[in-house]
Amino acid sequence: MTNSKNDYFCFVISRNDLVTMQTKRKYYTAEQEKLARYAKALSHPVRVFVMDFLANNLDKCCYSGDMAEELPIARSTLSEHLKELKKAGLIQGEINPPYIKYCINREKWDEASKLLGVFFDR
Amino acid sequence: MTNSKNDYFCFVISRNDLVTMQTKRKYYTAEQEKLARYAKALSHPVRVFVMDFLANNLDKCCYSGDMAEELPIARSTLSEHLKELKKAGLIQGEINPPYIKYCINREKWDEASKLLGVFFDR
DNA sequence: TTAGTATTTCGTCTTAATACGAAATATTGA
DNA sequence: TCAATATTTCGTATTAAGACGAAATACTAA
Repeated sequence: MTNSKNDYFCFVISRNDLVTMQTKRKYYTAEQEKLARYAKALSHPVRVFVMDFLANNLDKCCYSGDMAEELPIARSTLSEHLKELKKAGLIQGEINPPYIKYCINREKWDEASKLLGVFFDR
Repeated sequence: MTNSKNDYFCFVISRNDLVTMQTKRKYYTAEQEKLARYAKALSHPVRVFVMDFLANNLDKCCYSGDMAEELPIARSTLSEHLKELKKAGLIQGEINPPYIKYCINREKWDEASKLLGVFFDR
């Protein structure tokens, strides 16, 4: 019997293991993945601007419109950037229609800060 | 005379000002842009892995192949990620054919560290 | 000079990001 | 109830990112 790429095999496997096999093996740590996610959230100047804006403003919260006035981009575009930051957890929006008040999510902000601090501090 | 979007105008303008007008107006600061660039460089887990790898290894430098062995991705893909990190300035490659020894670019690393430190420290 | 080696570049494909305007949403105040 | 308002979602388009294998590169050692 020869070995060939066209040989057939039969075996039993759990659904979970099958999913694991089919899914790309994870070769990086959870920390590395988390850091990459925070970095991605901050990988666009508009989003850095927004975080700066929220961090600097008096009451540390503000409306989408306040930021829209400072930026020469469509309001819908800003909205998508806000969505990205929300997805990453860095901000949260308190709905107060027709306004939405955005704030920094302190918990996640601190987590990102710590992760990056440890990463760079060596 | 009426105002219409189809009115014509004639004016003199320097080449520099023309370029400025044609280019998108910059509404974020140089610092914000720089931070976004570093963040983008770190926005993929493979690139975070690479920086960790370089920072942890004994002599603090290593070959592309050393990292390729740890990662289940094509060597050409790793090479593109290394190119991204080089473009951002975070690493530098000392050519020593057929090997290329990669090291962290301390100067840029420290700059990124400081930028992010200031950004998060509030 | 030639073969071997580590790495990169190139061509190609697929998916994700970014941007806009129009339309939808959800509330307040008339 | 209806209009006004701030914001988001949707549809669509364009550009960028990420992945791979094949081929190119540039050097060493035979």
